Amino acid sequence: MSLKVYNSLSRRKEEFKSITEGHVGMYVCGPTVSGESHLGHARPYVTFDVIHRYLKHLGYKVRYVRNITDAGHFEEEGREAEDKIAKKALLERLEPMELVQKYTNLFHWAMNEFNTIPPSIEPTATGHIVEQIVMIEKIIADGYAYIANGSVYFDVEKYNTDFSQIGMPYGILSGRNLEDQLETTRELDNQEEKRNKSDFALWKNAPPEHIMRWPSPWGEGFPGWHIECSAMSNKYLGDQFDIHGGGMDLQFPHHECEIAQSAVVNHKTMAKYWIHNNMITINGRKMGKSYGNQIMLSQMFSGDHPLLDQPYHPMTIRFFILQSHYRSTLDFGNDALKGSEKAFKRLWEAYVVLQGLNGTPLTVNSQPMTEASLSSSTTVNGERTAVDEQVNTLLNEFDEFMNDDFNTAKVLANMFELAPIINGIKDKHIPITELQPATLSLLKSKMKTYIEDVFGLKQEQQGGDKLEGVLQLLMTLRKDAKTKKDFVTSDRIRNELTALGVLLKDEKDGGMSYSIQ
RNA sequence: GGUUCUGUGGCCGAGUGGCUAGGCAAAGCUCUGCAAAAGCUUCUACAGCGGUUCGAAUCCGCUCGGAACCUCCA
Repeated sequence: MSLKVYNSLSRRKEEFKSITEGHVGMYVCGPTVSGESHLGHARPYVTFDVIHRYLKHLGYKVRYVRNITDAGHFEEEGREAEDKIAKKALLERLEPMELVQKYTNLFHWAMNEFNTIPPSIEPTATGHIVEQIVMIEKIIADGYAYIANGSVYFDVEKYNTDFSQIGMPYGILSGRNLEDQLETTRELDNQEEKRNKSDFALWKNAPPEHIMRWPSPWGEGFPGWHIECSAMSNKYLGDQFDIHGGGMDLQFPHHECEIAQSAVVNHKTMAKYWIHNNMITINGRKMGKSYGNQIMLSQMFSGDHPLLDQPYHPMTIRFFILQSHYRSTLDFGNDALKGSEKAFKRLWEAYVVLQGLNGTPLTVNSQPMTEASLSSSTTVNGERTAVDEQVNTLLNEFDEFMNDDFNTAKVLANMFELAPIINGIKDKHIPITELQPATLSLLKSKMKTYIEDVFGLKQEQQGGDKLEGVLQLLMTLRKDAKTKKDFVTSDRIRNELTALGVLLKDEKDGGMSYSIQ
């Protein structure tokens, strides 16, 4: 059973084979830190976090590079070439780098809330100006870029002509062909500097008001948007690496231009597999700056936004994202989020119950259980029950589904089929003996691996030792009151805790448990 | 206009030829001092019209609707 990933480049699922055995190089386009991250940003970073985690789970050593775009782009190319970051900085009267730092910190905070594993390397565009200049010089030397008024442009037409012959036309990723694009040239284009409309900037001459600027062989300026990813991925992952990821909206022009730049320098497609996540939509429309329909992550967590009925915990959002496939759009809605909140809670509680289940003693042929026999699905204690069979099937499908282009939604569905079995055992509807010790053991280990290690889910709220102690005491008091049929006291304890957001639940056998809202 | 997608039950969403995911909501039942939780059960859909096929949500065609990209965007 091998991993298959959908490669945007070929538009089909392909068997994943890393370039260097046992190692994976993965580059994901990171955020532009000119503003706060919104809900839409959560999608790629959670998605690629799970991909990262799963690759590690499969035993790969992964170098995960995700950049921070802190150099700024054009507000509106062709008109006043203003730097986005510099513009905002003027408005807020901050140093550009102060602004960049602020939003970088906020981004890291949000990523931490989502329990994402930080990338192996997180290079910044401003920290790699030299590498970008060197790369641009190579492209010029090879004749695929030209200088105009202190700016440098990539000659798309020449590239397309030459590289089409080796099967790498411009548009290979997005399926566009250059002729079509030349025909759909827009009116407002008044950039005489460019030879062709489709040419893109590698280096931009900085107008006097532009704050962010660096010296270059072509005068003071700043790098074009696309070159940073080419330069940094090349530096840290080499001429060709395994996975390049990002949002679907980056396919064109960003990734297309990256491919072209890198191809000129290295004569090969930079990445073997291109993985693109789909968008989070709101009322069927992409959440994005241009639409003014974004909900910032801090607002999601606090509930402070007109569109939000309530705050949503980062784990609820993570779970929400995992419930759909990463290549489908995911529609935001309070009902959907609330559904995810409840669902995640139910799943987590079943998971906690599972950890407390103890099977029949592990005395198989009076031999100690080995790892191999624990994970084996062969019969150990005679006949296998239907439940045992079902649990094994559901568990084995975890890997199958993840190997099929990271289908987290199907894995979660299976977990929800396991939940009633787990709860049934707890409530004694299902005798624990229905499960073979090996099956129970596999159930515990696999659920742990997938929920915590691969999906990166964690408990929404930690009670802490002291709170735990207090609650245990209150539950003991309530049990005592119930035994004495002192329902006034027992109800008071329960009701007042409920008002504080702590739900007490009576168990079948007189036990009690709690959950914090 | 071009490129690429997409339309699944009250809501969110898996699913690419037969075995009719899953979650949330709703209803009933069981358990329970009551409640909650949990368990069981019910609600069973694939935009429309044709076609291919023994058989289609799944393939093909058309119609209608929606989206992303073509300008910064995860």
